[in-house]
Amino acid sequence: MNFDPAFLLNEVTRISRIKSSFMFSQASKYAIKSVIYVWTKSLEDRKVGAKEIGAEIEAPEAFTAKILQQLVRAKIIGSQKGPNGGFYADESHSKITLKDVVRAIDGDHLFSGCGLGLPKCSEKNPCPLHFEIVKVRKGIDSMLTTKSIRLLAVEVIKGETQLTDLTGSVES
Amino acid sequence: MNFDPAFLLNEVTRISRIKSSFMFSQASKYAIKSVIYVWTKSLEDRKVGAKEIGAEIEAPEAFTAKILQQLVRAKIIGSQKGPNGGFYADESHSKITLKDVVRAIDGDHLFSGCGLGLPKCSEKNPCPLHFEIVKVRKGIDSMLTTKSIRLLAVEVIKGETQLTDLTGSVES
DNA sequence: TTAATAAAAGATAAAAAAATCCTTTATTAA
DNA sequence: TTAATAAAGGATTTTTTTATCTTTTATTAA
Repeated sequence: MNFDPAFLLNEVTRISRIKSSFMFSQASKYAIKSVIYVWTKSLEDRKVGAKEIGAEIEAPEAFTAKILQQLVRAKIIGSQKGPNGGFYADESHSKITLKDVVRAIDGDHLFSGCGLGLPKCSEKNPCPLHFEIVKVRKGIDSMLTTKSIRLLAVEVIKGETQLTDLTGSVES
Repeated sequence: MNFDPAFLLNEVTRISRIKSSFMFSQASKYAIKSVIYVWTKSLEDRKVGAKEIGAEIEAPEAFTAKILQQLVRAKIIGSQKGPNGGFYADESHSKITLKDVVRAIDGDHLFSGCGLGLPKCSEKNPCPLHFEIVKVRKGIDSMLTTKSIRLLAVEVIKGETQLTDLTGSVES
């Protein structure tokens, strides 16, 4: 084992990013943060590049770019090539929720199917957690559908919530 | 950030043990099913082998055996080597909940830490999903702690719930 | 029309999770 | 005491997820 502090600090950062996931894959966490960040910029009529997005949400740029591609294909955000291009969201995206984002990246594993993996789990033939999972899923659904992404972006702009850990510091 | 090598080394080790997943990793799903199955057999005073467990819960036997090892190390079930040996649960395990099982296999990322991966997310500096995630976690916690594993096993024995998809067929 | 820009796409690499295989150790019943 | 049994442990392989790098395509401003 390498005891060099610089190396270890880097390891902590790296491993912290890769692991410790709640119920979203790393990719869908980046997607959620990206899409909210894009909205914050679109609300000030600015398109943003993949590079800026990756830097702002503290995610690997190239990986973020791939995720942004998926989001564009799923029509969750828009994109424009060339100078002054970038990613954006507009009125045509205002109905989209975080649930759509998670489904576009992770599929609907989080919203349907047996929580223990039984192919035929149902009300009639439930797994031991079936009815409890139904309840938990209601909560997850409401978490990801009650506020529009635009509103979440407004809350970030107001400083009520954050996408990074700058804890109040003012950006240049 | 703490730059002390001893601290960082410990962090690397600790965080490295955490595994990521959606709600449950494949491993913890097998663990949940295994531990309930072991209880159903222990309630009829039968020890069960890894081979039988794997077959019954429809999981790879060798992988299941590895998971069972972890569960034994975490004192979630007991084991005995040799002829007539196998895995079992007894009174000493009756206080253990599925939450303990999930924590033993997946770590506690499901129960703590920022859902979007921000290192300093808190009530004071919340991520956009912070308060909603707190609510969802309450539901997950209750799902995994209200019924004892023994009771879940009783429900399986009664045929109220199932660990496989045999949908009512009688085992030989 | 062209040079610069930025997304899209493709290919590859690295890391982690899932799964398998083989050897060792403990136990017990004959 | 020994042969059979079953868990424990170690090493390796496969698959999936995460991450990176390079090339191509579209756009636009000069």
